[in-house]
Amino acid sequence: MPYTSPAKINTEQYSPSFITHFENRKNITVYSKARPKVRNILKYHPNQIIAFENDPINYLYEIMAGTVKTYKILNDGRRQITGFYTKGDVIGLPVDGRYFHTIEAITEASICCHSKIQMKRLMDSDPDFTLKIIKSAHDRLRDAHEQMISLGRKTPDERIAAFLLKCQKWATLQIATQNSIISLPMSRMDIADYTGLRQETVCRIFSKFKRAKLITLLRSDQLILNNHRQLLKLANLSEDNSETIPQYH
Amino acid sequence: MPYTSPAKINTEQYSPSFITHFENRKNITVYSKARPKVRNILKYHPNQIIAFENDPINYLYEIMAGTVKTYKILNDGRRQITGFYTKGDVIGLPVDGRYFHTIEAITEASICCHSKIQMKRLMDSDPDFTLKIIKSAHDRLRDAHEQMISLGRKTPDERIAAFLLKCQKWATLQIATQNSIISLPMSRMDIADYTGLRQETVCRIFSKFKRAKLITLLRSDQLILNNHRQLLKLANLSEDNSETIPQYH
DNA sequence: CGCCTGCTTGATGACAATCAAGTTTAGTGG
DNA sequence: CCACTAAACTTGATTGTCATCAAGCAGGCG
Repeated sequence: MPYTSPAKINTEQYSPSFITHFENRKNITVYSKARPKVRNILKYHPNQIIAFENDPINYLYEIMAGTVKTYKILNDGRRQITGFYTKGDVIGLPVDGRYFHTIEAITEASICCHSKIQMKRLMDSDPDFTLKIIKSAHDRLRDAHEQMISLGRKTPDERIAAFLLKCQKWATLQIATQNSIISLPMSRMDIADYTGLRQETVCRIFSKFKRAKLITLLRSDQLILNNHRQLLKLANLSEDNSETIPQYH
Repeated sequence: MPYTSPAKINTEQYSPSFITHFENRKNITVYSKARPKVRNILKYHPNQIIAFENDPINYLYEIMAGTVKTYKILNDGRRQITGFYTKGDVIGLPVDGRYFHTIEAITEASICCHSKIQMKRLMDSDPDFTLKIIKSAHDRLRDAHEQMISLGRKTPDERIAAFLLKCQKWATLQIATQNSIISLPMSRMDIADYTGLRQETVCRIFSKFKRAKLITLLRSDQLILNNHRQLLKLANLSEDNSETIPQYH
């Protein structure tokens, strides 16, 4: 499948062979239950931009494979990453308006683009589907608020601990086998821009955690969590956020 | 109308005499268009808690009057205020789940409680209504992401400038007359917990802005913005977020 | 009037940002 | 296959800024 230029979108037509398992968090295709005849699946490079901040919203993006980030940038270049997204995640809502963040691929990514109009048609016909969209928005909002307390009130150590646990959650959702090796597709800079720190600080905390035997760094982008319990304690996660509440990532 | 204890909810029946003007941002009642026969309007004290974090979601709260805040708390007492809400704002989504923040009244507040079931019934019958809910979620998500870049990447001065402009927006939406006096119903501590600072720092920046003639402090909870343009520049707001994009607060 | 709470200002110190210098890794071409 | 280059990552030294601790100040209410 050819790569797509960021400016121009080539559409390829697919009739998907899979059925939604919305509740099955291991293998998710949120918006596929209604099985539209035609879907557009695109492939993106690392660092390729999928949509720009302030672009009119035309599509909902459903990640089929790979990792994607969303961010906002200030005029002097300061950047805040607002989220990382992996297989099964959906970015956007079928409303009239503009994207409030830029969407960019981190790894090679396959992304299913659902047109806004298509979405709205589906909503009209299927109230269940509509509920799923609202549930999705609710989950995104929960994530955003969790990140707000991280950025506003948590120490650098706590933020990194929370980030690592989030990575673990992504990993276990991506790979069916309970592999303890966690891969970090994003750069140190990305982690810094997500946690509101500098990359040097992120590095130092990684090293500190390594010295404390909390983690093992196999490579700069592969690690193992040795002491899940203590990380959880350190992360100061609000209640059951990480475990009990069902989410689809 | 009697005040309500936080534990037990007294319901009063109202047949509302007003019709929605969803697009009219000055006088908004988002969820009233369908005119349910019976609605529950409650009054809350300052500091009275409307719902606790992790409570099951039973209601959507629509603010009719007053100011309300939502926040999350860590086990050692650190607090992050995730939003302030005024007349016309809606808190919550009709999903199965739990509130991810505590909702508390700042001033005396009249709040219309829409039961989740009622909401879902309305959604089934009125696709327009459903779109409004999704639009509402989208706006909340935009606010949250705007706050994320504030907390993660903006300087204290920029955060306070942005906060003041937000207050002005609330003020102009609340009061029809374009009064230049802005009232701050929330305490310095609240502002600190919203902007990720300490109350002393908030004070110092207020004083600094006062010395720079950017603002005039009439009382500790009343001020005037003297140099809107410079505040806007200082706040580093991402593009048109403050002006052009229609929002309902 | 006096207390209490919330706000303001001052002095000091901790800690993450900054600046800078290595080190490792991945990618390229001979 | 190895040498070379560039980018990403890591570690060190120093500084600036905001949190902290502490002391006044002002307004509201009994």
